[in-house]
Amino acid sequence: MPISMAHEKGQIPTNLRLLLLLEEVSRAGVPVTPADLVDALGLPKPTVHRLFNTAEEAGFLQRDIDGRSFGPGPRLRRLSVNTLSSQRLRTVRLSILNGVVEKMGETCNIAVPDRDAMVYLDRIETKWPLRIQLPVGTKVPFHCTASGKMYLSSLNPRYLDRYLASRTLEEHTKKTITDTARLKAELTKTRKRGYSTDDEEFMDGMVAVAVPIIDDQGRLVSTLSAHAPLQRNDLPALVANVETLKTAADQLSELLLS
Amino acid sequence: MPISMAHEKGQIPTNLRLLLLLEEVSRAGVPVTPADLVDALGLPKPTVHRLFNTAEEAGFLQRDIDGRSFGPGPRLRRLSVNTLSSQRLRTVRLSILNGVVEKMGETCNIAVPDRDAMVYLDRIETKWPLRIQLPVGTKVPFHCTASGKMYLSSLNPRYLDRYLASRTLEEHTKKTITDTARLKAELTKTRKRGYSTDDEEFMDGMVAVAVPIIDDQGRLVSTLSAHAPLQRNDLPALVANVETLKTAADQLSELLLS
DNA sequence: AGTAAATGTCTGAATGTTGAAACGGGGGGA
DNA sequence: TCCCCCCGTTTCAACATTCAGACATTTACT
Repeated sequence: MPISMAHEKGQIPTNLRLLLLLEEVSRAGVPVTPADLVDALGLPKPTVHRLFNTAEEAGFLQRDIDGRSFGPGPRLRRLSVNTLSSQRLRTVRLSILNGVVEKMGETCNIAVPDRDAMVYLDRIETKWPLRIQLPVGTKVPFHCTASGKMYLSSLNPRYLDRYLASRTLEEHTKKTITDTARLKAELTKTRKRGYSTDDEEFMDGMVAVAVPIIDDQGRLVSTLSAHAPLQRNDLPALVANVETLKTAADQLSELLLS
Repeated sequence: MPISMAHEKGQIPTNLRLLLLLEEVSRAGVPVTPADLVDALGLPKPTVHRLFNTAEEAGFLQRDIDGRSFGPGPRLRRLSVNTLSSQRLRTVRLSILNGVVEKMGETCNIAVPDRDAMVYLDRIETKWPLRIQLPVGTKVPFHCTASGKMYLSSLNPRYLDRYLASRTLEEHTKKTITDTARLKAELTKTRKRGYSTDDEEFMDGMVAVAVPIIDDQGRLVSTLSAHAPLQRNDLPALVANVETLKTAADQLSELLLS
């Protein structure tokens, strides 16, 4: 599966429903009644009522003075405070990313390998109006992205062969490498020079470079990459900034130790 | 059943599980792995893994750069901010702010750290015609504002060093502190005396003081600050009101739990 | 290097949740 | 006063989630 498109329109997973309900309640800002949310959530009446009751019993919602509507309860407020208090770890990571973006003027991402795709963890966009829209949390394939190829190049050859054997390389653009042998050659080159590139292999008109973020044992845990639309920068221009990326990647690696 | 004797040993309702998981994650304060929570939640391994995946796909959790652990995601942060901005709390908060504004005669704000900047949550303007225009929702940098410096001073020294090392301190006015060592000294002073100042470091002709709003575990959640144009008040005049601000901040802290 | 412990993954019978439809009931308008 | 409309509640077949046990993988230790 290329880019993870969750649940089209079919169904909202049972597990998520209470959470979506709380999300709506807090977004409303004022106490709401179950009936108010029936449309907003697109769920049947009885379901919504049950969810409200569950949330109230558990203390995540509390009944308003009018007895009919609900607002955030003590437990939800507690959760919110804790969430906002635990934000500080990301401050450092983001400021490193920010530094890179300022120097390069292009969008930067941190991505980690997850089973069968790379997941974007963090991103800082350029201030330029022309941007590539790939929100945090989206997944992109290994074989046709800079970060994915960086990851593949770090694999033990045995695992790499197994991966390549088990999968057909889907064509995303005309430049996507769909031939196993060619991809392997590309990965060897990547391993040697220490950075990977994406020359319009994932999206027409988009190029990218990526460098590895490694842990204290030298293993790749995630990647740092920069994207650019061809209208603004070409691949050589991005590659010229590889040292900037590597410096930042080293700083990010250090973060792993603490 | 009188008062919900929830899970003894029986069962946690399916609908609540994801929520309890997020509760634990945010309570931990640092990124956690699925295995960490297996005991804490008392749920079987496969279940916990599935829940983590669901939460990540929906954007409520976000993977850390080590690729294995998870912390709050964008959607959970948004939910948290919205919850704390809900009407009931907001009304009380604004009335506390109002009291401060009446005593001090200057604009007051509540701000929370969000990613890489402070964002204004609430504000009450003075009635004086001469005001500083910074609407709710705007973001201001950490290093050159009273609230931002208050936040930085609450960081663990190790993270603070990382943050400062990875970022150039942008000059907003001639008085902006752009030297890392000087900023660190300033933050140490701030931590000791319990309030921070902004002496025209962000905007010419504007001064400010800020005090922390802390949760019951002593962590900074947000800040309370007051701004003044130099034409009306100077920095010593604002500092003279620090006790007023601190009293209000204590009341605001209590509001978080209640 | 080798091995033990821990972490993550898979399966399917058992269990909990869902929602269409139909019902009771309360408030506002004529 | 009556009637209508909308809110909240009930039922039970259909459906999604669960989790024991076993397997696969990674990590930690000798």
